[in-house]
Amino acid sequence: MAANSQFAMAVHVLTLLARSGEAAVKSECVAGSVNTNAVVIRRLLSQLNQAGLVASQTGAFGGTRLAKTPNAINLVDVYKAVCCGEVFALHGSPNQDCPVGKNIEAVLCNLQKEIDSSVTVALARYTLADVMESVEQA
Amino acid sequence: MAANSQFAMAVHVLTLLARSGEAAVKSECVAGSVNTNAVVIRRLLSQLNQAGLVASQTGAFGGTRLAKTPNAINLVDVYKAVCCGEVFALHGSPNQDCPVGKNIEAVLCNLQKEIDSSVTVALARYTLADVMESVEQA
DNA sequence: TTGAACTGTAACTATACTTGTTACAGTTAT
DNA sequence: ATAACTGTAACAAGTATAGTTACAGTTCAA
Repeated sequence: MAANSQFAMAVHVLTLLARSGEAAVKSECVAGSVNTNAVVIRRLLSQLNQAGLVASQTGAFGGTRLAKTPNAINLVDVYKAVCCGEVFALHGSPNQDCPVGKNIEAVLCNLQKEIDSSVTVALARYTLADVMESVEQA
Repeated sequence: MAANSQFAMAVHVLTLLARSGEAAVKSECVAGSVNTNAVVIRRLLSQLNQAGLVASQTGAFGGTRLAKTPNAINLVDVYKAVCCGEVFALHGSPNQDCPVGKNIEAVLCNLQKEIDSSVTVALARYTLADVMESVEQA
């Protein structure tokens, strides 16, 4: 239970909300499908809410629904909403007196950007509607 | 110091070894450039050794050198040698009684493979020789 | 053949991140 | 008013990485 599975959970949750259409879904109900605690779901929904992907209503008979149509929700948006977005981390503080240590950071930083960008491009090919369709077909 | 920076460290270390050519480099010396402990370096070198990227010699005047030419070392090889190779993790155990929970795993698994593959493709464009050149130019 | 200089690896600590859980303040429909 | 929600703080537990010490095993050189 250490690996970051927030993106996977987010896609699951959004797919669930998409199927409910306009009807608000309770965090307890979502938690039942994901098989986790409702607070974990509410924490996740809080991030998706900040990203403008969902809208929640407090109070009795409240709950959460999508803030956009499934077609308008790209998986990149989901990824950026819940992930730090770095495939690999840069290492601490290389020795600046070493010719390699002095320059490797900049080189690795450019590489990092390029790799992260490739992930973004790959995710951008899919929307929540595509995921729904795949889930339906399975 | 929690994020996985092993790939970044590995590229740094390999670049250093590449510059030394045939001469074996001591772990203590590598640690000096990376600015970390020699044991951390030896642990990393152990993984690179298992991947056939470097060769070590024990005993006095021992050390480590590249097992291939910089041109023959692709960054994908380095990535696979030190990383688990998953951009995002799947989540635990979705509820199989839920239509979404039942099928989302397979969909996410396919997506995961595709995203991981895009990282591989992006890394495959570079060899250690390319990194060396970039470090030299900086 | 002894000793010094290395690697390889186990074991432990510190730190940090994710998840799960309880608790509770705030909000809303009936 | 009250019951039913969300939002969020606070804490515990599990796990991964990094750093450190210690030491067995290997190799060269005198």
